[in-house]
Amino acid sequence: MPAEQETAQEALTFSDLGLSAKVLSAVVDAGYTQPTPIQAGAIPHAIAGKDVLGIAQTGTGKTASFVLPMLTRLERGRARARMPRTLILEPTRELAAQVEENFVKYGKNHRLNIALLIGGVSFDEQERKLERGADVLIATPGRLLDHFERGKLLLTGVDIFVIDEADRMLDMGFIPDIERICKLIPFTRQTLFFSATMPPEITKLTEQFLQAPVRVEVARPATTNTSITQRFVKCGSKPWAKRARLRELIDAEGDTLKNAIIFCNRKSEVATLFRSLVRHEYDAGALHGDMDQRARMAMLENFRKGKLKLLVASDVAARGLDIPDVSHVFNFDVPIHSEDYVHRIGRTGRAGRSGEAFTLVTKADRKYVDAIGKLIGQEPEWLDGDLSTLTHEDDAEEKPRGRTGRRGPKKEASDAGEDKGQGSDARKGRKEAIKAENTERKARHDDASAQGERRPRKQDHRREREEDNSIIGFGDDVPAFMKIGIKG
DNA sequence: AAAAAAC
Repeated sequence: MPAEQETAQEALTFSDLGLSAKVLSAVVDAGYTQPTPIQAGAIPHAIAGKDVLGIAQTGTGKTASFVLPMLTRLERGRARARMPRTLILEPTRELAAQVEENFVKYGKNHRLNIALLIGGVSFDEQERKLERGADVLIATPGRLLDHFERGKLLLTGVDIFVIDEADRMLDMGFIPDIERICKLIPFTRQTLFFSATMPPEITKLTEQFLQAPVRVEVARPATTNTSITQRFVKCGSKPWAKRARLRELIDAEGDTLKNAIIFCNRKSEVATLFRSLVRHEYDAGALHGDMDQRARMAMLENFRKGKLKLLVASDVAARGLDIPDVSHVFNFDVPIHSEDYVHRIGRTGRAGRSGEAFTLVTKADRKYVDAIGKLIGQEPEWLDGDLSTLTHEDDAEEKPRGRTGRRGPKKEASDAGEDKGQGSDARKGRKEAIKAENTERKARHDDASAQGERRPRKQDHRREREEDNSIIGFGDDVPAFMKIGIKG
């Protein structure tokens, strides 16, 4: 980007973009004065009613670049029953909820009906909101079509249509759904289309559904010159070895570790690692797509609020989640697709802060690490020697005796008295999560063995199997945050 | 080798 353009953007403030007074005041109250490049580029065109093709990663201020102009444009007119005025499609439930939060935050001076249509929660409240007339409809594709097929929804009144994270929608096989939804919305609508990358399938979609779009492209947040320190850590391939290595890393970071997201490649691994960490008395929660939606929301909320220190997650948390203050990211598994690595570590080092990223690497991961090195354009920095320095002991078949082994049920943590207020909430949250995990496992009992979640068999007893019984001790108490349900 | 998303 030429230097003069950069200075021009630097001088720009939100008041230069043509936003309404109500929106502007909410933006100021939120503490923002200068728009990011994607906001500066997209907002004036979006307000002018033009189609926008925004090529931007998450973390570039993309969400506000469509929320703010939409709010401005929504000030004229009213919603009719079952005929939402705008529609925003998001690939995951958490992202949809996050966009809703943005509309609440920046729309605080407006009186708008916002409806969030996502799976995993009851239809009733969603239907009521549609019935009342939604100014803003935020949805994941499946639940949106479900409502449509039930006749609860007409898309013929949609004036502004937003497709967010289009390339991720592609990855997730949503394109047929998107095409179908597009055809239900009047041709005269305004379309705002966002994607981090432009593979051919996405280009085709934009040619099909956008009219003379203004293309706004911002550089992807660089992976090499950010404030994220990236380290790779050699590790034995046995699951217990990886878990032990992870605990060592966490312990070694001490107080510099404020909170962390720990990524696993599989949901089953998320569940196992989560239970293991809790059993070792770490303040941990879990987040993956097979969990009960309430537990997902509660976990994320607690992590955001700092009530939970470690969040073990699948790639559902890799992209887009806006948690400004994550000090560490651990890759318990090396991501198979190197772009996912960039997304994962991008959860730390946000909002001008510094971040630490550690990736556990086993022998089998060599080629994925090579691919990551290529993508980030730098040689992986190893914490204590690369894979060639793995000792035979590191990859031993048996768990060393007496190190982490523990016989019998562990007694309930004796920290009840020393808890400082908020800790107790966090502990309840953890218990609820375990409960959610257990219900889920019960439900999937039949195929559980395929996922390695089977109860320990007699001959397995030497392996580190997580003994759930030792840590389940629920009362009837339900923490307040669990009762809140889905806000709308 | 996976994850995500509708019931």
